[in-house]
Amino acid sequence: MKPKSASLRSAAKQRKNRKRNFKPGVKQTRLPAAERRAQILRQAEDFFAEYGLTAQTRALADACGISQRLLYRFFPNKEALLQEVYKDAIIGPFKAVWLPQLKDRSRPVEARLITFYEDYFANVLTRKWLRLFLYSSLAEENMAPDYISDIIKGLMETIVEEVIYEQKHSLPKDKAVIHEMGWTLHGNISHFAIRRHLYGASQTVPERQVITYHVRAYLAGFPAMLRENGNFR
Amino acid sequence: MKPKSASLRSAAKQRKNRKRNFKPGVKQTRLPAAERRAQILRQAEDFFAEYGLTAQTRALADACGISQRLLYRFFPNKEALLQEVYKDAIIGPFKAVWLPQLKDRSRPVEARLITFYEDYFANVLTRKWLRLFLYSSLAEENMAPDYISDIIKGLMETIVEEVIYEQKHSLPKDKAVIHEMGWTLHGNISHFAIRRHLYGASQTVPERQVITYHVRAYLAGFPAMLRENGNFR
DNA sequence: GTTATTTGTCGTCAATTGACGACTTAGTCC
DNA sequence: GGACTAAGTCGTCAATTGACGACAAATAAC
Repeated sequence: MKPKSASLRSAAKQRKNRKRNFKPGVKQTRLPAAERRAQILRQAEDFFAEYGLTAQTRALADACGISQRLLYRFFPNKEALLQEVYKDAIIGPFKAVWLPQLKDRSRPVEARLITFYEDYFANVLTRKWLRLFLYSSLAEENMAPDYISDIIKGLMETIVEEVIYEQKHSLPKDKAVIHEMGWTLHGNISHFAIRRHLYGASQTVPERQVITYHVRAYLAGFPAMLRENGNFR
Repeated sequence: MKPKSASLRSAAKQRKNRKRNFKPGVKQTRLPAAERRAQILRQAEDFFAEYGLTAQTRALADACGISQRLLYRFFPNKEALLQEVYKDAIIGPFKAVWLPQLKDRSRPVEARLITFYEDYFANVLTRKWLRLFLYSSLAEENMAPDYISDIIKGLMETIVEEVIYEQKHSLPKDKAVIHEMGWTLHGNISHFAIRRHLYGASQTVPERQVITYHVRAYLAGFPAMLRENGNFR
């Protein structure tokens, strides 16, 4: 199978025309190493997000408008390039500000959660991030397995703690249960992003409203999770 | 990059030893066309689910214990094989029984939803199904885009209608809103499956309980979705 | 048994693909 | 302006990969 072969081929053609269709005024200038490397990395992120981690270095070079050989001046091999992409595009978007903000008890939990998830949806759960994350999860080369997982666990714990504090419940002792309770909201919003960005779901309902709506349903449904069987025993 | 090259190579070695390590009593018999085709298809589903749609026909043949050439006796090319895999492994698991069962108002909605999602989780949201579905969604060869989407929409509408009937709310006019409301539960359980099967999340909390728990939180939180801003206007 | 048919493999071809040595060219320094 | 350095390309190699023609062997038909 040649997935997206059409698109890739068109990129190849573009490259052949590169010399011909450049702006006559704009000088085709060489770039200093650092800049070129950064440009390649940015392009690589978009490129592998779009075509998958098995897409070809030649097509990437075409997308960058450079020769394939030049890639190997900045990255020893494809694997190393993919690692960089992973670090920059997957881990990069995570921010340290989140936890303090979520713990700021001067605002109601609902407002804090809505603010947080609007930011998270806009800056992490982008098409690019999701595609790269899923591609590498599927390939499970385990590129950086624990780092993200740890961040998310911390997030889940904080969120559940804050909700439980405001709603005056008591915290389950089992961490796995706490994580699962957090995932009830987090997974829902993540899956919303997957629908939007991957399955091409209808966009008629504005994201801000969907987020609001998931947060509210979560908070209203939270006590039901603690009921009887609610703690999984 | 050579994803899983190690595994693939080991499969290749296995093939070379095939003649040597077969059970002496069991005759290595030829298969009639229909059976062989079915066997290949089954293997192909597991194989492509594991290694992605870009995995190689030679490795698949090895996994089947046959020569690569034989694949082409049953499938004109790789693309056609992938189409069959998609039809059989992705679309196949969907059942027509679901809607009538969900509409059976002699049982409470909570029980109906739990029954349904236990079945759905066990029979659709398997590791194999999820991986194949995600791989083809990412490749977006748009293998069979609308069929599944239509089934899910019908499911979402039924679920929301039943909940609204039991809780005595009134149905929103906008179908997109209804779908989004259904996805609040469906997406959550789908994402739970993704965590379990893809991200290798902790399995300490039993699925049955997590499902129960999502359904309860959903039902308890449902009225909050209809509140004020709840209908997205 | 002999023949015909079906099942299966061998070996190869052309295109692809990651990688890289050898070379060219643009910019810089004096 | 000549020489040096850094940026960039050409062309190629070996391995991979989808595809398939030609042939071998097992089973069925008679």
